[in-house]
Amino acid sequence: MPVSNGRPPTSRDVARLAGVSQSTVSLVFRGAASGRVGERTQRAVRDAARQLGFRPNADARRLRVGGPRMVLIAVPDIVNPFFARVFTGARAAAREAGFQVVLSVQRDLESVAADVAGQQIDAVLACSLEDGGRPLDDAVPAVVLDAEPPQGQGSVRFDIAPALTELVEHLHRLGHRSIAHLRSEVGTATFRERAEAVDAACAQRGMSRVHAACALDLDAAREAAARLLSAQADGGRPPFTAVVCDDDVLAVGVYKAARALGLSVPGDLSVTGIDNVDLALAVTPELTTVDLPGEELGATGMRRLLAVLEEGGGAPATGPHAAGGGCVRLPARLLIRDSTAPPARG
Amino acid sequence: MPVSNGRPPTSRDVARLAGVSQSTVSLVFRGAASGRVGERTQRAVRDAARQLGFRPNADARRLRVGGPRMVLIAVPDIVNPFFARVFTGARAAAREAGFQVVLSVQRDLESVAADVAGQQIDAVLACSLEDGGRPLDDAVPAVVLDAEPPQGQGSVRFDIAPALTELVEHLHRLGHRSIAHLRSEVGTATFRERAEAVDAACAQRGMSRVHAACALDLDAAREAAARLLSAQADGGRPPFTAVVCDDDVLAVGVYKAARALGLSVPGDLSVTGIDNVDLALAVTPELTTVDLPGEELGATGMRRLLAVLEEGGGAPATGPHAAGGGCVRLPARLLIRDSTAPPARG
DNA sequence: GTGAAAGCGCTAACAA
DNA sequence: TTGTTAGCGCTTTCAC
Repeated sequence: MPVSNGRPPTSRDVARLAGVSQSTVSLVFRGAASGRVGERTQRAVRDAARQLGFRPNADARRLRVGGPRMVLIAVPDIVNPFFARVFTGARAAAREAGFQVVLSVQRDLESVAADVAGQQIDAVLACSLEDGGRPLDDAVPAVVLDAEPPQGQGSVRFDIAPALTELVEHLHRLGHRSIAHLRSEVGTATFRERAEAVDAACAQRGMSRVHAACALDLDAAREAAARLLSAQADGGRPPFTAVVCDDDVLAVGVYKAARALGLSVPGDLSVTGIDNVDLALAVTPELTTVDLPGEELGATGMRRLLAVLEEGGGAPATGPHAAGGGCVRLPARLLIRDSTAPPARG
Repeated sequence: MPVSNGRPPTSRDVARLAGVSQSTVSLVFRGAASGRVGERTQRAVRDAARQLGFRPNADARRLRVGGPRMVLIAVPDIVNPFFARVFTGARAAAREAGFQVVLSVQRDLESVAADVAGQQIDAVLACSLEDGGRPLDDAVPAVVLDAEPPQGQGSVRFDIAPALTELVEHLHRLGHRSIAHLRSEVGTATFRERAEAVDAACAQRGMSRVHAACALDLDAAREAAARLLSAQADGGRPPFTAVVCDDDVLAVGVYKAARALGLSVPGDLSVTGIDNVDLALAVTPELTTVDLPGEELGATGMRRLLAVLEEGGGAPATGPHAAGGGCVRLPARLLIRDSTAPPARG
């Protein structure tokens, strides 16, 4: 029966019980005891420790020897497979460089800052935060992903406009002249960019367009799509022949709404997504979409962050011309599959 | 230009530069300075800190005041939406109880143990670890999810057999007498249990069955399903009328293989999954599946773990009759949707 | 082979 | 309002 004193037992308690000195306990628990501490003594120490339920205090240990460096990765939602991929890529890059990773699932800056404060964090990689200002108090280097680079700090994002332009061009070439754009309600930089890119590409080709916005889930998308599709023009058909969606999930919502109205994809309606998650290949027909390599985004961002960290040395990273300012863009690739086809002849 | 001495600056360095005492610096950085430290002094301290790139050492702080308690959650793969949900549920429960959570994405025990060692972890919740023995060295309370309870420690898992029995019964009632079971290759407890449950339920009703196993991804499933479906019996039809799958992803693979062979679901072939992830509702027809509420699994497991932690007090949790031994089972619910129908008349 | 002693950087009394 | 001091639990020389 262990002593149930107030606080957890320390190595000193163990030493006392085992009848040895505290430093011997330390030796044993660091594994540095081989050939320096006798068999008998070691056993005695371990027994005493077990009896007391002793566990070495990691904080004290780290204060002394300095633990591995840590970087915090913040994402708004880990269930979303896109963010999960970003995290995975970033984590791999960090570990490869010998950094420990701590995950922070938070939508707003304040909460991320709180997570940073409690732990010995050396750098922060923040993905898709809601717009607005610099990421953290200061002094801790940060890189943001998929967002505007806040003053003087690095950012990595997708170069999505060219892919969307290509997508619109693809539709145009198939013969579409009028499209709908189903947008996400989420107010992050990337979605604004998507809206602008689609608009610009359509305008340039003289294609007419309508749009709607909804939350990033299947039901919301289905409803929004149903409303959009019910706005019939001539011939009982909707006033557009293709729906461009901000996200694969939205596209699946369109599939379901279309099916419910007896419209076939792509026969009556072409549909496209963005992301290229599992869903895109699971549905029938397979979805034409824009591939956003999340792991690569995470890994690239992490590498930039670590580069800043190395270079920064002891200096704070928030100087006027801090290294790592500016924005790297990763290519997004259009994947043409079976959900796009020439429009039905009216 | 900050001094780039060897090691990071300490509060003492800041104090020296600002011409104040070290404890004043401490006061300022703890936010306890209001009304105790003069305006001027505070500004001086902050300036000096910025100049040096000073950040308070979290390890030292925690050694003194004791940080929040931490629990580690281990999952084999955070991109898998099921595990992401488990993590989310467990994390919510932990935070509600005032615990910090750290995520460990590891498949094997050793790596989890390493993650535990480095940090001040008070308890461990491990999900779906490969079979084999006790979870950790000792002394750290642990609960496992979706796995055999290792000696004397708690576990929470789904009570999946009744749902599978019900599923087989449902197929039987529809008229199916011969099924295929597409299994996962993954060797965790839950999959063994699924195999046994399906076998037993079929045997009891005199239904014949075949099975195959493959990795948990779409392509592997499609190939395995294609092989299964090509083993034609009489009439050019496969020797079964329904495929029960260990997982929704596998079921989608079956959809695609069936479609490629010109078989319709559920007209020619009924298909079922397990999990109820997004995919299940995205495909057409919507998939009959067994709902496995991952968040609830995570939350329940975490609550058990925290209960053990409270009760355990200062004592080690690995006693002979440690609290929390035994296995809680959560219900799994059969969701009948459109992918199951009476078999075509031969 | 084992013990004594000096800190790691910070906080929290208490003194001035 | 500010400075002094005594540790938090551990690691790590250096004596014995």
